Amino acid sequence: MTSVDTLDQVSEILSHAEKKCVARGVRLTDKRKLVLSSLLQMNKAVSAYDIVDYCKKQLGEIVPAMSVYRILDFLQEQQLVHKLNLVNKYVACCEIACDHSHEVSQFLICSSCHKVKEIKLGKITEAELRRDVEEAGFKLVSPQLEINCLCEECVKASN
Amino acid sequence: MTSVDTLDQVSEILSHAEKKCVARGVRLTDKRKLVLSSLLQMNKAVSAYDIVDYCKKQLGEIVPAMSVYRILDFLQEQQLVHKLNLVNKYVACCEIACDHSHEVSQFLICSSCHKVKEIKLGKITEAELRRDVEEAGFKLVSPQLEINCLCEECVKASN
DNA sequence: TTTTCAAATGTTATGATATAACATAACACT
DNA sequence: AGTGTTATGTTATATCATAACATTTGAAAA
Repeated sequence: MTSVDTLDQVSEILSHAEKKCVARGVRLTDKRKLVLSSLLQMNKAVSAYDIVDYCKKQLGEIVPAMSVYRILDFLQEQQLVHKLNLVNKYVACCEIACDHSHEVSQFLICSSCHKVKEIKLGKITEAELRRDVEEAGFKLVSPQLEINCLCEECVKASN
Repeated sequence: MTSVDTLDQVSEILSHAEKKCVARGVRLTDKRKLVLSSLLQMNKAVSAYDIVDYCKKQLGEIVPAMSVYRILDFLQEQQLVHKLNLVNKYVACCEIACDHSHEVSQFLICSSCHKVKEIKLGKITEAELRRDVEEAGFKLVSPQLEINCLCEECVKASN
């Protein structure tokens, strides 16, 4: 994948995101686009401060960390971004460009490079999960699962 | 469950933990016992600084935060304590008193009060999880799952 | 059009979690 | 007692996150 392809994809996804925001009556401002665009370009789980650095060094834009946190909150509300609590990092949703409504996701997080893959577990698995949780007397709040993994490249690199 | 019962259980578990450490040729020092004992008495997921406070206020012992972190690392290596990355808190392993070797755990974490229940998922669920992860081209590092839930009391309290 | 209100962003301070680096103390083995 | 290793103490700092208040921007009413 070339750099141009990537940038094309980014602006494609950004315009989808903007449509979704318009449809919901909220504004995807320039700063918000900047943050989302950074997340898309970095293409892995990053911290709020990583975004600040990326904006400054790669895009020549100064964004206060406080603003990044607020914008990340907004983007999460709009289901454009997920927070990965396992590693205290943020990642763009893989389904921004889809029209169907958003399902709950499971995240495979590479412990080594923080690359993230968002997958759907099989139906049986989620049903069983819910059953096991309720048997234990708890109520499932969010079936979002965050799973410590290694991606293929990092597995190879460690050999 | 009365307070005395609880304290009896704590010292019972501590002596199991000590046996395990002796068997492995490592030392469960007084400070380490203090930290493990605090975790057992608090009986929920707590931060390192919560442990510092508990030691000071409830047990009259001053333990520097730095020491608590080191001791938590040690206790994790000995599989006496788990770190819950989802909430950046620590909890005593529920199986310290068991003799059989330790399996991988799933944690139900109450988002409201941080009570934690450690459960085993059904075999099919774990096998499916592993299959789904590997189909996605990742390698499962730790099938430890941390799941956002509400415990019964907090569900009731929110009604 | 300008006034006005709400939303967005900026600014500063601080809290919460965690680790690095080096010093000292305790223990265990000669 | 001497020596090396392990454990703990101490200080500083990195990293992640929010609170509180000021300013700016944008959109809609007057």
